[in-house]
Amino acid sequence: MPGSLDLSPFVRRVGLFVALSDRERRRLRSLEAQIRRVPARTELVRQGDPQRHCLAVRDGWAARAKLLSDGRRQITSLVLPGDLVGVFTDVAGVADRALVAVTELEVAEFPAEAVMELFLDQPKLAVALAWTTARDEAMLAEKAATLGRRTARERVIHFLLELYERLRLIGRTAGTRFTLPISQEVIADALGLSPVHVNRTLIRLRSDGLIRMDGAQVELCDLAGLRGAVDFEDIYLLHRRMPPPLERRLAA
Amino acid sequence: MPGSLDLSPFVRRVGLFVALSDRERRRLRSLEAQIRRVPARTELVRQGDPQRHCLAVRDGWAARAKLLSDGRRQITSLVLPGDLVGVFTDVAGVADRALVAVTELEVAEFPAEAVMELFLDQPKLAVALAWTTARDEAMLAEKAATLGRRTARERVIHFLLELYERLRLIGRTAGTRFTLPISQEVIADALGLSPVHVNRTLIRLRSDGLIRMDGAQVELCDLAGLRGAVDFEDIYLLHRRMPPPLERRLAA
DNA sequence: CGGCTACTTGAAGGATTTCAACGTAGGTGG
DNA sequence: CCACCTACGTTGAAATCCTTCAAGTAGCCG
Repeated sequence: MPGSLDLSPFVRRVGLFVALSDRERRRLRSLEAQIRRVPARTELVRQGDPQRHCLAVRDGWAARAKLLSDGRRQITSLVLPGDLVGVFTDVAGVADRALVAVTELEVAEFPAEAVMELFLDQPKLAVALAWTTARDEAMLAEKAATLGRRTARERVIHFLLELYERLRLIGRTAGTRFTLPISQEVIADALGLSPVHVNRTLIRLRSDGLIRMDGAQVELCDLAGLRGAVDFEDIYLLHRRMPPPLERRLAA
Repeated sequence: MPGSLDLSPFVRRVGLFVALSDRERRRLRSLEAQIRRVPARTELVRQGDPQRHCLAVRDGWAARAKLLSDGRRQITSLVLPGDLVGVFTDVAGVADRALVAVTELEVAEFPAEAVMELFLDQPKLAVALAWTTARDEAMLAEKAATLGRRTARERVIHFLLELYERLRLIGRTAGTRFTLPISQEVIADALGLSPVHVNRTLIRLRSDGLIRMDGAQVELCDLAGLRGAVDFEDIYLLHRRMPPPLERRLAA
């Protein structure tokens, strides 16, 4: 199936960063040989378990979360279609976080060694994957700023803006609207707040005319107003292209 | 100078993860050609600036920090001797965080391309560096849990335990004591608290007999008690050795 | 000694949490 | 087809943790 290469959100995402030859595309695509569907709330990776696999989400939303022994939980990142989890898993050995399906999920699973093979014989793809993890780290740093230094209102606004940009990149927005298929409790765990306070904050944003909500549909009515309220910098999300000199060097 | 290889905390740290040949050691060491000293409070990297260099701290403490436009600041990680900043800097292009010298600092600086060279012709070292960033990410995830879901007391305890383990690894502890050369304001920015509350929390830990402080000297009197108060898992800090099968494969 | 920086302490205020209850929608089984 | 159940959103009131403001102290360096 020739068209199937483009049906992988993962390959498409990597392709935004480096120009991929058909051969490289196929190589990446071959990682996603093993595809499965899991229902919402499935714990795909348990915190503390030995980890030997790498996962690529093809459809649906997941969350990586730190769990404390008394039940508190902090979501460190939402995992969207095209995102990769566990690139250096073979190096780490043990999962430091859980991975939970937030919605029903379609994921590809492949052994961590497959990534290492890539490191050995495809430096360009290796760097592209490394870049993926660099972006993850940048998002985590931004989350630290949110959790440590932003008010509840700022947290929610930043959360919505970041999600909007990420979804736009993978073509899952319609104008300034998108689907937010997660409960307020999940949002709370992502933002370090209580569900009740997330609720109140969302209601206030609505009554301030900044956003509109209808079921799982969210509309950012006043992008400028939202952006102005939180110094939002999307540099850390940007899909820059790989610097040309680097790409030339790696092509060899 | 033959002994100089061992004088690099950076090389020594990588050596804890993979067995290094003399040749590899030299190769790594050669990155640290350009060494300089900077006084405390120097801003080595400014947030938002284009970044073309990679830094290895040889002595002293630094901090990576997110700065908000109104002056709030969140330290995302403390950088200790042997730590590396900006491995994938060439990929990211722009600094998403500032890097500030907390104490006087001795750092080695080298062009990001030098790291890419490593990726091209030294897969084993490349993986070792990638592992470095994986560890950084794990620490950031742990920080997210701290900032989002832990109380002030838990934050401070976790902070001290983590620092203790990291310092122990690089041989900068004496029993359960170590030097903490940073002000309470820096601790506050690292933990998402106000300096005043950090102060009160530290005082309470002292009066509870969990720690002792004398100037910049800290002693963890009751390690078990401290660990029990915060479900501290050091798996994310652990210097596991690279999995043997992987190392064998990379040796070729 | 003066001036800086960091640490300490008290009191008041505020943002967020917790507890508890109610409403609603969708799904299931009788 | 209705009754029940569960999950989620909403709302109010009280409690709490932490921040802010303000002032005072201690140590260090020129």
